[in-house]
Amino acid sequence: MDRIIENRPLARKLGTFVALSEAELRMLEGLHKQRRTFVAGRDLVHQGQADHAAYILISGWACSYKILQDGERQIVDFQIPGDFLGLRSILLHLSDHSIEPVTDIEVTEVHVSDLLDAFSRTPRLATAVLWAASRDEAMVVEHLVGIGRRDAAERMAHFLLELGARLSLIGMGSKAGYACPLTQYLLADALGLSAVHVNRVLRELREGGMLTFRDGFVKFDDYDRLVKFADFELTYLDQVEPLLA
Amino acid sequence: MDRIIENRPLARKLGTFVALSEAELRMLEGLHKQRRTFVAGRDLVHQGQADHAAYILISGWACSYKILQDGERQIVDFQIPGDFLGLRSILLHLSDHSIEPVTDIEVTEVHVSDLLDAFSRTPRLATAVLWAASRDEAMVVEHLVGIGRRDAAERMAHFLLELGARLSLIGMGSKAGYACPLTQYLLADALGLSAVHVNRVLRELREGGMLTFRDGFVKFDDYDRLVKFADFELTYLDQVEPLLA
DNA sequence: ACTGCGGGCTGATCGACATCAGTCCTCGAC
DNA sequence: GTCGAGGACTGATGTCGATCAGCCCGCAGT
Repeated sequence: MDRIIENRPLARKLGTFVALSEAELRMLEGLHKQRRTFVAGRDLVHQGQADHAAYILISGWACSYKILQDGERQIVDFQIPGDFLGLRSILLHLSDHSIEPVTDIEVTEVHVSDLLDAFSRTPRLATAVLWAASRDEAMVVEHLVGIGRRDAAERMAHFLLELGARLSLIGMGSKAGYACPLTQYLLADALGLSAVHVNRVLRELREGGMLTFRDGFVKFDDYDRLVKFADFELTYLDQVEPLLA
Repeated sequence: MDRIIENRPLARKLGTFVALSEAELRMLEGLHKQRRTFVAGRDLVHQGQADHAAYILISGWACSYKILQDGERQIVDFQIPGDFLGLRSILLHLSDHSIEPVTDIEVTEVHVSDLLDAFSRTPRLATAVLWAASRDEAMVVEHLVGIGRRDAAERMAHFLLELGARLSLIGMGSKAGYACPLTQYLLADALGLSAVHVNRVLRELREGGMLTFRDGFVKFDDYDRLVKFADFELTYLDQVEPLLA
């Protein structure tokens, strides 16, 4: 069972917040059906696509985004191992956004029927999954607030801190930093900035001695100052001990 | 039963998308516990508050928002009759946002336990509620995209169109227009603009012959042109006939 | 009847960020 | 070794929208 937790970022993530029994872990494992891989840059799901599948991301990074008719793109969120892809839109029967792998990725397919079945049989698992969905939504809300009311530097700092916190949960990051495959163009599309301005802001943060993003690696040079600068609240990510222990 | 649908904006909204049986409607009715009223401007739920209740809005308008430490406010969404208040944050046990009535409002309290109980007993009701939650999240995402990548006028047009579509679902609006109690200050906080600029943008739209917002009433002067101008897609609000009929 | 206040409205000014137009560097293809 | 592509990076210029300052109107309170 420890093996499962170690190999399954999703189990690890959920386990941080809801203590799951062996039976529940097995049920979770049962959701992982067919394993598939996708190459970077080729969409898994297109905006407007009907009745697509949902996935659990095993390895690699992806992003969900929307395109406007003038060609502008807004990235809504990035997904890292352990995150669901397209969970929300399966109930809407029509995806309102696209999902693109940022790197080559590995996923497992999840059938809606299996998920609902698992929910009715193990309510605690349902709670755990709904908790994860709530957390995802809270992150989107925080992202919205950032774009609406924070300036470019605060936005960048907050975003990279949040990403770090999420990666820490699955053992891929720490307060020191983390490996990050995002280009400045991707950051721009996520933060509502131009790539040029992303570059300037990263320089400011670097020269301010708070954070260095270089060669695919984010290094927190002064974590505490950065947290204060970005007004980073991790209430929704932080949980001292599992609920429903 | 028709009476229930007519008096319950929530039943009316859900009924548009999932055909509910009499038993399901009764179950939905059973969720409405204690009825309460709140006056405009006094928060129902505070950012950081633990284990607060969830509510269904019966009459009046509310908004959910976050405050940053510099005092800036970002309104995430407005709630109209039939919407849930604080549904997402009950699973997080700590509200990450505040909720304030825009007008005097009437609500009924919903107990989490009752909701989960209803879910296990009537799966279709669960689907309907999850669908509603997904739709709410889709609106937040659309809002995020608007703030990130649309200019002020498009943002305003899109926002007022979406509000109109939502109000139409509960019989409080049409393609002609709707009564709207929002001040320009509230619009500013929602759209990430200043009140001054909101005023200018409203004037532009009025002079462009697309939309008139005056004396608490939004009038669509040229609905089709406005839809085109705002790139308004209603895929996530639109549903030709109920799913799960 | 005066006063204060909240909301709508407007002009002038300023700053943050986009856009345009590049350079430099690395890496893989041929 | 050259070519081309993609990503990081920079300076000059322009614009969108914020901020400041102030006016007008309708309304509630004394």
